[in-house]
Amino acid sequence: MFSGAEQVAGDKPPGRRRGRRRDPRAHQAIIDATLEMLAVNGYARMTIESVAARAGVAKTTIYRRWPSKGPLVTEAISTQIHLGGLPDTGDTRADLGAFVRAVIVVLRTPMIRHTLPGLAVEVAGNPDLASALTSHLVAPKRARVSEILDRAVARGELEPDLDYEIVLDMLVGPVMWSALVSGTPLDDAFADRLVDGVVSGIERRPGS
Amino acid sequence: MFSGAEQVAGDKPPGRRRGRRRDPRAHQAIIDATLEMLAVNGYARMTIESVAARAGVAKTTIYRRWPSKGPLVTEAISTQIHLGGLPDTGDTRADLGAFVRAVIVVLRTPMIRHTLPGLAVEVAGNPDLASALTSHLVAPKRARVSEILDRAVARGELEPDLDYEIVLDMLVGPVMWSALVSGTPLDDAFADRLVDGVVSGIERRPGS
Amino acid sequence: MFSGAEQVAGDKPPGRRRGRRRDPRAHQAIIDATLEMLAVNGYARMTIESVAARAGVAKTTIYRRWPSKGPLVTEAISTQIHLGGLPDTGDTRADLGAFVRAVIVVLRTPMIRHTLPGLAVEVAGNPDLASALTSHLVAPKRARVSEILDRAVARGELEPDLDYEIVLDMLVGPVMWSALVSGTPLDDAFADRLVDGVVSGIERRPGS
Amino acid sequence: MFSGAEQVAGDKPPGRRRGRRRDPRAHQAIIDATLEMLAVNGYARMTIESVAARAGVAKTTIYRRWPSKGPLVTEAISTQIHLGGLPDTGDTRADLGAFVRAVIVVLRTPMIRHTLPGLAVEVAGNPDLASALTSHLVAPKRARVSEILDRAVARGELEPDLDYEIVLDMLVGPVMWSALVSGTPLDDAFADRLVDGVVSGIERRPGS
DNA sequence: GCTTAATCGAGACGGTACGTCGCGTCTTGCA
DNA sequence: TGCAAGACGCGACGTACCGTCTCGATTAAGC
Repeated sequence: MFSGAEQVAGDKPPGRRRGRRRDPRAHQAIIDATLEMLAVNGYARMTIESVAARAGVAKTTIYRRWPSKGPLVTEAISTQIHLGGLPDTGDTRADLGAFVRAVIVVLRTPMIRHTLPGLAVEVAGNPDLASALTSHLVAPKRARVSEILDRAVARGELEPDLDYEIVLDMLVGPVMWSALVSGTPLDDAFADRLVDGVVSGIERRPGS
Repeated sequence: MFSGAEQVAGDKPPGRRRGRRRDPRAHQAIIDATLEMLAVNGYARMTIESVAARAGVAKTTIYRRWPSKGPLVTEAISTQIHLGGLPDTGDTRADLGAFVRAVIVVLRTPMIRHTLPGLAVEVAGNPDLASALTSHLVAPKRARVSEILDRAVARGELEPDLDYEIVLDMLVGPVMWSALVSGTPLDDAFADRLVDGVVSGIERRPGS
Repeated sequence: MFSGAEQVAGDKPPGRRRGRRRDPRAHQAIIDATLEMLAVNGYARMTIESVAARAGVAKTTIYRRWPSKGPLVTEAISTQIHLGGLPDTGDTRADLGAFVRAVIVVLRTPMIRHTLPGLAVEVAGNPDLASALTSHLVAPKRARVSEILDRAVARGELEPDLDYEIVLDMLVGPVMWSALVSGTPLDDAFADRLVDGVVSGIERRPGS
Repeated sequence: MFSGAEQVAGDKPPGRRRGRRRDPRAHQAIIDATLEMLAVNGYARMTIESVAARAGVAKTTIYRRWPSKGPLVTEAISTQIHLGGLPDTGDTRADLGAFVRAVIVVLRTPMIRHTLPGLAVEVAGNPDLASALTSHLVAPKRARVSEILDRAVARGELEPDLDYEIVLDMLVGPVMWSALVSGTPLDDAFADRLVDGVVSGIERRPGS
């Protein structure tokens, strides 16, 4: 469904390469410095200039690899987001709960919290960045949820024609919204109530 | 529950006012110019300088009222967001659907779409702005949903101890998420599926 | 020779006056504050705004009396410059020496030293101010020197057709120049050498 | 006695220079533009902004080289002041007269007249600038006068222990004073009377 | 006493220029 | 070629003062 093959950043096009090769230590130093500056200042106040200084690298060395702030940050934070292995418990609620909790853990990282909305700004006016971000950050989550839902469908707990997209939106959207705007505390109770709502609905059941 | 009385910007404390009063026409011209520049350039590329020029006002006149871009934009867009009157159809799904559609209409405005993520950046590092934004933009929505849920509880369709907060998060979060990041098309079908999911859950029902 | 009747500042034209009279305490407070700010910051960094604040007075109250910084400062420092009574010793060198020393005393006041060149800037582009400054600061000195020279002529020590103007320039110019630019120390030795040079010339005399 | 080697501005310390070198054309364009703006507006109304615009250069390029207006102007006008070769006539009065007339020519240049008092303001509060100004503008004059006096001493016309400093002050001070404040016309007659006064004194001579 | 006019403090207003920051591009000399 | 260094043109920042203009509150003088 999603190729996962997009470039986030600065690999040279395939043509023959001559002359001095790019220093991989510079690359890593830049990524590290980017993460540091993001954690300290947040997205809006992070500057290429400060990243270069922190990394002990010339500005040109950064611009040679990434065209602008957005892709650099995307690559930097994509190195930090691993949902980790999610268990197959055989219980849909438990599986989805584990997923939501994993997302919450990521969003509670100060660096991530400082950074994501800034990325969203860029995304709003930059389709290339949008697809890069999507493929690196959203697609993997989508895959996780798809697996969980596939298993639930196989167990007969969910309708086979369920719209997976909207389920993902219903699980991730509220978490993001709470993290960024509404301020609802992001804890295990939140995760449970959310999963419960998504699975069972809020409607009163005759037999409950 | 929510007073709604916070100041977004530049009202002087009520104490004795002496000297020339602030010109309300300047105030309005600034708000109008801000909205124009937001629509044209989006949040990140909107500059105070251009707003001042467009409004025919000195930069200092803007800084005298708002300390920075964030609060100015908050006030400007808060003048533009009216969910309008929501009908009482007697049907919970229909009422919530009308609410979600109203939110979608707002988020599809180009100006709003250009602006909200930028605001989110500021919010991430500025608690004052966060509470201002919450009280002006989020609280009114919360009130609308509360009314709908109150009526549904009264009809016996929902449990009386339902957590309203999370319902709001579940309705608004996915819409914001889709608008900003995931790119799921925001149309009536989306609204219907979302409301359906929230009300009934995704779980397969014995009798369905 | 010089009337001394020029206006330095803001007396109203003679016409009938009704309404509230100008507060002389405000006038004095402004002059005092001006002198303070001059002493602290020098001419260039003195601002009308700071003078108003220091004097506890509105800016308009200053502008009502003085059209700009130059005349205000002129009036302020002209209250500070009194050469004092110069003695008639019967000895031309002693008399002129006393005059030069008095000028030196004035120019060594920090406030004066900070202020005079700034005034010169204004003077360079403002003939009205130039004549005000001349009449308040230069004319009195001229008068003093004229008296001394008159007495010397009467004693037969100087030629009757001596050009008084250039003598004044030769006495005051070097002192100003040393104070502002060349940095030659302004002490009694300087005064003595200067007077000696002016009176006797630098030329070697046969009989000396 | 005076090295003449002080820096007026913006030369980097001698250490290893890496990176792009400063563009000498920009340097020259800035100096030229500065002189133009000085001639038109005088010191006080000359702005860095207008100089940058006139020179076709970014403001930062100016600030990179000169910390402020004072040193910039000092360097600019120091390129304009050449007393020219002074003749050795064998006659002390003629030599000094030529020197004074050369100074007068410089001070009658509109740009110089507009500029010098402004510089004096800066000098009054900035010792670094003072020494720069001294070494570039005053020291060369001092050298000229020294040569003239040396020759006169060699001819036996002046005492060998004459204080050269005060002679310089006595020649330059009155000219500056007349130019800036007293308003005595600066013409050849002034030069003659001044030199005569300095050489012979104002005192009546028995045999004259 | 009432009117009228000027002054007072405070402070908003349209401006101009400031000096700084960061951008993304462009040399320069070494590796 | 890559790289560190750093100058460059540029755009915007947020601030400081400028000199002018309301305001409401005093404070006389003339009616």
